Amino acid sequence: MPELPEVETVRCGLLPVMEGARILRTDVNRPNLRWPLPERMAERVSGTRVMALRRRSKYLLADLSSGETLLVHLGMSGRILISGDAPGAFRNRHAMHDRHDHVVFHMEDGARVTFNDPRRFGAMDLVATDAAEQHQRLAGIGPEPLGNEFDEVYLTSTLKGRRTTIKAALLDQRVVAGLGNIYACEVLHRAGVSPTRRVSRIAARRIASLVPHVRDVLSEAIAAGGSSLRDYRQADGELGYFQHAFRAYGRDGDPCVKPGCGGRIMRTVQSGRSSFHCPKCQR
DNA sequence: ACACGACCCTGTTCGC
DNA sequence: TGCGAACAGGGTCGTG
Repeated sequence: MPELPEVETVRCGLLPVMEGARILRTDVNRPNLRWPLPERMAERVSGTRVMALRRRSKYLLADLSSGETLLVHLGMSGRILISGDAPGAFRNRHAMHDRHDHVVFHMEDGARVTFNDPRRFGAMDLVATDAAEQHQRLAGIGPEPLGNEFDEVYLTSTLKGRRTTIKAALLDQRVVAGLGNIYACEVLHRAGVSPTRRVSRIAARRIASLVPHVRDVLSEAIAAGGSSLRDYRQADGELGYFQHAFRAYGRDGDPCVKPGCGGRIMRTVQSGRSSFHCPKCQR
């Protein structure tokens, strides 16, 4: 579900409720998500204060006053929702407890922060804050696409000599952090590059042209509160609305929106995942 | 090095 | 209406 813009939107929604606030109690309702939850997680987290709430790629990082950092990944269907007596609480949520509410943080001001994940592809871990960046799952991840390190020189040199398709390269988290299936499709449509094209057969100048499109698509999506297709919600329960701005993703059969193109978006499957592109203007 | 499929899960939608 | 298949925004692992 959540790619970088969705995770960033969730982070921003959680900031007013979590940053600087103490976690009074933590309910851990099952032993594992995708992997086992950290040992004695409830005890290690409860009583600490959230000093900062950061994001790296699709991970949320909560730096705790204990010197540990809580890593959270939302997987495909993960949500984090605020409820209880707090500004920004998700008031549409009538049910006290859903069977997929796996972890609940009770904050000192009465807010509840609930991690809900039906498919349980999500994950959490606790590590020393000093070593958070070196965590197994974070260590190999490429630069933040909205940061200075991700630029034309970086992307062209990193992709030089690769034999993969450009879609697979953009989804490869070692190349650039945070892109997923939706935004990779959108970037390639804007850039006019076919998702099936081999990286080695794209001129360096065209590879470089992807950089501003990556930045634009992600920034616009963040500004729109992410994309809500099925289960994604912002932390306050609101829907994101970038899905209305999709030009390729999920538009199978629709006319291409590029002025004067006249092509039709088609769906193909690349290594088990849907790609959407216009065969006329994406080459 | 890389491409691909299987796998991890549940829920929803689609075709017959 | 019912039922199975296909599909879904994530990533890892093993195989060829």
